[in-house]
Amino acid sequence: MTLKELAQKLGLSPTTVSRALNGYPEVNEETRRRVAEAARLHNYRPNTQAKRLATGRAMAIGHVIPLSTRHEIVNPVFADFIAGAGEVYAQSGYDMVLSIVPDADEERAYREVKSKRSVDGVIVHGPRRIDGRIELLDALGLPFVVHGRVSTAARPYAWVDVNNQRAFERATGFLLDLGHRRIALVNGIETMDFAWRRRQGYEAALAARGLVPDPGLMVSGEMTEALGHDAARAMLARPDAPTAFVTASLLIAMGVRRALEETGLRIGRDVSVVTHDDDLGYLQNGGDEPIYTATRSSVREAGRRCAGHLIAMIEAGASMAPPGELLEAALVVGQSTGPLPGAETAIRTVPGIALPVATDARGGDGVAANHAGNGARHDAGHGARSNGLGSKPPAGD
Amino acid sequence: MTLKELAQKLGLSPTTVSRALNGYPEVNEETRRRVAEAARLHNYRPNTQAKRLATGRAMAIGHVIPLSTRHEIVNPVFADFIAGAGEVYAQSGYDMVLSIVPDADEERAYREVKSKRSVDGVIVHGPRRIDGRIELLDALGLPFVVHGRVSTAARPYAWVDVNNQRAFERATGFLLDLGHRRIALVNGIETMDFAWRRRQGYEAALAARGLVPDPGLMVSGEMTEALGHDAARAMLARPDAPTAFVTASLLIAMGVRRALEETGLRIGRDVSVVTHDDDLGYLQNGGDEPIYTATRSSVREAGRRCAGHLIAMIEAGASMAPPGELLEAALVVGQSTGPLPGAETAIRTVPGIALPVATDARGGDGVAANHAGNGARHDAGHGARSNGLGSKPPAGD
DNA sequence: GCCGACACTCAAATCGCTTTGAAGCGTTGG
DNA sequence: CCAACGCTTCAAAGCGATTTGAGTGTCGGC
Repeated sequence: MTLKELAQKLGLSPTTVSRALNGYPEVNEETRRRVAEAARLHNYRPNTQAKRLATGRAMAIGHVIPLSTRHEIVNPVFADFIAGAGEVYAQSGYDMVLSIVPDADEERAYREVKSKRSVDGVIVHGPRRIDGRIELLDALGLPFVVHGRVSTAARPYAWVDVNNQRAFERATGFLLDLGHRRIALVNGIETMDFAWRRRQGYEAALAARGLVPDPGLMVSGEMTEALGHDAARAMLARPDAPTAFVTASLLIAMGVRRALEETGLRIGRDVSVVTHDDDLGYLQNGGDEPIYTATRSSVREAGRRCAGHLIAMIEAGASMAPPGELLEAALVVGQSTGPLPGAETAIRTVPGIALPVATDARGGDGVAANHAGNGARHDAGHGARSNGLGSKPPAGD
Repeated sequence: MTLKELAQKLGLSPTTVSRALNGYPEVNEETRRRVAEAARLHNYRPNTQAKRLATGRAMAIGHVIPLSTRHEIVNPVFADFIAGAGEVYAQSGYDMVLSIVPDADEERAYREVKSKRSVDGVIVHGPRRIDGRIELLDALGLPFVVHGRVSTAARPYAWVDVNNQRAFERATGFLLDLGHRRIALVNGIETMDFAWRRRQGYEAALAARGLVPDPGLMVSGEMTEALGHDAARAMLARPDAPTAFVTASLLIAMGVRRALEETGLRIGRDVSVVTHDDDLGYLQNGGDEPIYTATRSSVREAGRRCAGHLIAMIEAGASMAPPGELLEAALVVGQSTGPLPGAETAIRTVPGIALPVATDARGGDGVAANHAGNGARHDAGHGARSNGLGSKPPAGD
């Protein structure tokens, strides 16, 4: 059933039928009703391709997923992210088109998508600290939103990111408040922007207590269970083993747990673990009571936000300043953390309910209460700070 | 840069340019070279929409992802599956378009995709034992391949599936060979076809030893870490606690591990665990030596196979009989299994190397050696059986 | 010298929609 | 009575490719 056929059946011209269906004002209400009725009756749907050709809009958003040829890992947060984005696309009538490309071909993929005009904009996944894609897309004139940020970008661009620096600063601070001093970091690959920012946060928290990060306690790699396990095994074998871990993902934390188990240590009592939690649908951090103490921020929500911004940009045309949005992670207290064994503590941690108020082994520094206050389960939560300027965020973020 | 412009620059007609670029024979080789050169120089790419309209082919494959409104879980294997499918699409020049839809709207999504003509075919995800989608798509005349099967389907249809029944029969048999008799099953939701087949396999293995499945040892639910944990906790608290678990996913197995840990039991010694392993990129079952004994089958490979079959069907037109392909899972031996404590065993399991030869506590039944033989690490592996008939597979699968 | 075959190339139609510019028609106001 | 004006509707021209059917020029055979 084409527009022409439908028009014929109705004894109208294609023009009128088109206008009637697309809600143009210059068509008689009675006619519009008739047309709508007939369209429904004959199950008419405009041919997507024809519509796109005529309007010049693809009504589609591209996601170019780099598939590293070396480690071949599909980012596990990806499924949740596109679920969030997909919701928004569906509401706005956009299609989502995915290109899985070997990372060597990534640039070519963007160029192609542009010159083929098959999408109206793209989401950039997995930004690196130094990342040529921003410039490339700017040059191509293809609207885009970055999930994350590129610290080294020269010009404003649109992004949605979690405040990774602050999240890890708080996570580390939380452990420091509990008396821990030897705190390990098991991080993602630090050429990735988010991982680098997380390390900044970790180091900042240590620095605030006058502690120097020990390179032997910092590991970075592909964020797998195996990484957590192997890193923890190695570190726990040292004479000056860490008493706490900060990890970049739930999977890593699970690996650390396995290593602890093998070593005969009890998580939350002998050794504490704080992790970042992307709040993935299939990888929940417990139910009512979190298993791991974690900085939590929903990747799915990030997907929704990215999609929303991108569509706004596309529909506004070039006139719009690129939006930037920083999402705050909540710090939720679970069963994986406790005071440094042997240190005097005022109150024992009661997961998910009370707040740990640790007496710093070296005599408290006043930051404890502050951090504890922020550690409340129902935190400011996913509160977001948004700026319409798209300027590079202050260095501290 | 459009075809017309390019033709003008070359002093040729659009026809000739189009033919030259699309490899038609009736164009002078010299001319073809000139055209190709100019196209590359001006970075010409045919406008996707125009091409699609002209050819009537969308050059795109749809994936309709149902998003359950109740449990809101995005299938974790999904990312790997589309990575596999995406590779194949890229090679063949197809786009992948995803629709994330609340499962109530699923039927509408398929109808829409059909009448809008925005894809040439679809992949069906997460088939249920009773699933109306087969009939729907048949009726719509939209080519499709099912990832999995629908046991109750009346007519042939295209599918790619793992031999779930046999995999779980072998997994259970393996534990039986080790002397275990109280074996728990922590399964996916059994309205899903794959989960139901897995239970069939589990029960068949028990039945082969004259054992009756104990409903108290069978749990099914969303395949999360929490499910594994909670199920194991509950079962282990029983007076007649299981000595072994068969689980449907690595995440469930990790949950069981956590429960064992909490209960003070040692995995692989006190309690054995065999799991199914989808060989996901980000959730590897150890490196050289598997952590969990598992039936392993790559979801990514399944994605590739599905994509390949679908493209073949699309390009062959309606003339082709729907292909069906059954992939066999390998049984790899890891550190999570061992003989029933207290039973006499001939040889202790050496993970990944030797084969367990258990003396059945009740006096062996001859099946042990057989199963042990199949348990070899470098098994038949991903060997596949393919039939060009697309008939419903024999009931035993 | 004429004709058909062959090798190229092209003009124009087509795909199914949107959109521009204009026309039909009944009503008003000067 | 005629021009002007809304309100509707329409014919036709795009959008940018593919594809049909026709046209040109060259060559060999008779």
